[in-house]
Amino acid sequence: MSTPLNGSLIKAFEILRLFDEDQPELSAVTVARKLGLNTSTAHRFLLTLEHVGALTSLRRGHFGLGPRLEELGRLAELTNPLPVMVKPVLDAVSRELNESVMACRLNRLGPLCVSVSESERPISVVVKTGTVLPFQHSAQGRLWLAHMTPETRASYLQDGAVLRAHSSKKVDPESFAHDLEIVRGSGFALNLGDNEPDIAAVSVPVWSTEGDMILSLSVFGMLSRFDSAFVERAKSRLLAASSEISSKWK
Amino acid sequence: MSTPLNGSLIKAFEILRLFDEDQPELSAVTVARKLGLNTSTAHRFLLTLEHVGALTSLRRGHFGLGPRLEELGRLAELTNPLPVMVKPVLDAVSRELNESVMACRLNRLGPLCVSVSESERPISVVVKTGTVLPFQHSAQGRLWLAHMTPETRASYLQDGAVLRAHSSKKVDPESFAHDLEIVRGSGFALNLGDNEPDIAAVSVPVWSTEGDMILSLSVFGMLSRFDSAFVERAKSRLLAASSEISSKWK
DNA sequence: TCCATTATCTCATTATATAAGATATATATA
DNA sequence: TATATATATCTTATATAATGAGATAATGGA
Repeated sequence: MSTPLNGSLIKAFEILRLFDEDQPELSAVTVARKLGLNTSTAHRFLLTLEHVGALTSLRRGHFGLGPRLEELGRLAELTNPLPVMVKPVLDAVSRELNESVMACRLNRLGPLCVSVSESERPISVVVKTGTVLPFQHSAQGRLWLAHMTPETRASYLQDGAVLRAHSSKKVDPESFAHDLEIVRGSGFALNLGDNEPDIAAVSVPVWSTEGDMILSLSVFGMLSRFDSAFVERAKSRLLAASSEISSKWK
Repeated sequence: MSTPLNGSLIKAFEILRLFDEDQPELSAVTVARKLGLNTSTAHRFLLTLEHVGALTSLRRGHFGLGPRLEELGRLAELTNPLPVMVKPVLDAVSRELNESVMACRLNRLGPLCVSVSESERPISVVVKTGTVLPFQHSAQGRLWLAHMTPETRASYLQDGAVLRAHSSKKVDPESFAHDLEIVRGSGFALNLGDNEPDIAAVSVPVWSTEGDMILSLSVFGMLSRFDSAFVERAKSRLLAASSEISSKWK
């Protein structure tokens, strides 16, 4: 197996995940119950998180998210402000098409979701920020690959092998290269159940003024909804969104 | 000794602290060198931080701040949006008075700095966000105490005992209570070298429309600059800032 | 006031993080 | 292009540091 990860750290971020708008403060017992930890352990983690500033205690034993997280969040946005700027654009597309929309940046292992706008439909595909998509079996993955030099592509595909291994699908190298040609030529990528059955996606790139691909956008949802008319509509709406983002991005 | 904190977590946040605008991505060796860690350890931490979404790797072995931090930061701001709103107000005061300015919320152990605006002076007192001030020997601490019920005050002073212990200064309970009366009556607090020698501060409260004290503001700097004329000027400028914040805060 | 609940602390046990070293990969230099 | 050097990644025995049972203190109702 690969190097084991640090369990304490993972636990800590599981604790942080427990916080939300409805639960802005937590105590040791609550955390222990929700995560099945020993009370002592939960308590120690809360104290440590407070020590580093990720949490802050107001009442005795009750902790809320702390100033360090605000700082780190601001810095994260500063070093990569795209997602923040992009969100309202995605919201508009999502409202208009009544399907979920997301934006991905390029991660070593595949497109990394940095912003999502979920549709209001009762049944919808849930994708969380931070999700990494496979390179070969997703519209956005192929889109990124299509716009790389062959060398870069080979390197990313090698790194992405871990994810690729999860899929049982085999890919014929030659026809795959041909597919990428078409994606590059047409300026958009389509996925009709390649990654997950019954899930489809239409994806377009976002270009910087320097001509680099800085983001990919996609509309995704139940395969049954993606007839050719809808695909066409989604594609042109996404392209509009893409230009909007490009123009805002100086 | 008190319960030991979780060292892994502390290390992880030390790693996160290494990131800034000038160093938006780091590798294992860099981290190892800067923190004196073993390369393997640094590497494992980076991988784990990536696993939880706090970091994201673009190039092989190079990590930048990740989307999870943006999310947590947004949530932290959502559960406590004051600091974000307050910053520009502090900046204005700081520019005008040419001294550093900060805002604190109430933490169990003392006023907790949530926002700072540092003066441009070559020599200035540095206070970082997340710093906890002592209750008894700081202007803001006394200000918070002054506006509590005696019961609440006793409870906070007990919890803050750890910090208090750091100071060698002894406080006469009776005259201290009298001081607080004056602070409450006059609507501001003054510190002329009580906490650290040569460091002075003027502090005023910020009130919510419901009449609760939600924040304390203070101008602080080298004692020598804090003559009575300056104190008066700082006080009235801070009061104006306080009303501004109150009015924006619905 | 007492009682139940929760927060905090202590410490022996052992699971888990650690770091030396091996290997793979990238980058620099000739 | 080949070789060298630096860096990233993996493996694994060992020691350290996290763990959780249990004791104690503090809290907040009845």
